[in-house]
Amino acid sequence: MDLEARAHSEHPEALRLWLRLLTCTQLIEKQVRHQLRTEFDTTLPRFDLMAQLERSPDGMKMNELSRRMMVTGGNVTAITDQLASEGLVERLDVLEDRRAWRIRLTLKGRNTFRDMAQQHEAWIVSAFDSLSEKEIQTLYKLLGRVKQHTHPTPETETP
Amino acid sequence: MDLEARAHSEHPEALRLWLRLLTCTQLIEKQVRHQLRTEFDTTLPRFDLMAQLERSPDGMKMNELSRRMMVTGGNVTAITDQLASEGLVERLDVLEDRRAWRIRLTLKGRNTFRDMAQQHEAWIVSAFDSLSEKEIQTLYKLLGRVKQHTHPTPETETP
DNA sequence: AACAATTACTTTAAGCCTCAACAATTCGGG
DNA sequence: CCCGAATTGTTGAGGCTTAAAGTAATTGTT
Repeated sequence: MDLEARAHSEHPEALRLWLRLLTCTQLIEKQVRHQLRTEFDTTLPRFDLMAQLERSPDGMKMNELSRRMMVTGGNVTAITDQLASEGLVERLDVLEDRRAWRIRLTLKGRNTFRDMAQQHEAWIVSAFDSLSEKEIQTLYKLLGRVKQHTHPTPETETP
Repeated sequence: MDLEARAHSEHPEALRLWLRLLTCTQLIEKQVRHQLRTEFDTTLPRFDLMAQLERSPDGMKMNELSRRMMVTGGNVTAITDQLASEGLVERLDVLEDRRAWRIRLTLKGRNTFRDMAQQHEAWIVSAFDSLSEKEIQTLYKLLGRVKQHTHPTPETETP
């Protein structure tokens, strides 16, 4: 298992870092996807969408969901359709803009999400429990610099 | 843009780190995919497969490609089919095992890859140029611990 | 008021990815 | 040798994703 093979040049530090970053993310992500599927019969994108909504009790426009989840609008449409058909989220009219929807978790959605989120947190904590608290902070700060540099448009931040 | 919304609990450090890790990876990955598409009319999985092959002049079994790329076998079959139909890779018989293939870059494939790899490296270096060399080392080491802990089966390492 | 530009969302086509089921081959214990 | 088990690769169904094109509504300019 060796994604890090992509490095091959005479300026290797950044490349090796990138490939390791990618490997770590994929390892953890695959594990989370697998657990969501086997334990809750759901997927990461569905979980993500619900997680965004959980912080907005009054709902969120699809627009904003798309931006926050970093996926295209068509994607949000499809996932919202699914979740709505299962009664986990609801589409509400936006009075002042008839093009838009306000998407909100239903009661069923909130309960379902809380169960999943609790497990999810445990998976993540365990993924990083080889690091001390200080090391987690260091990693967080350094990645913050990368994020800031790569994406200098912090419209809605969660620092 | 705020994937980091998924954090919501009373043990937030690990969760926030995970979401930031995910955000960074996705930002860089989206950029790389976009450039590969617009500048070379190809995709990241295709680039990845060729990158693996580039280090194995004698070719690699699909089996091993699958393991190294961390994707399923069916996936490797499909991507190999594409690349082979474009003359970038070739399937060679494995004498001692008639189930298996040895996949190898063609001359055209090697040349094509070298052009892409040069650009790719520049994109990655620039993604991390807000970090000092020492910080890159630190990040690399800490992520190494995460990788090791998450995946304790280092069959083919590239340290 | 009219009309162009923008914005919010939907739809479609194509590619990637997984899982699960499958065929062919090889391996290993009797 | 023989047969069950494991391995290698392929196929198909289904979900996610994007880009691009389309519809409907809003905004801004004249």
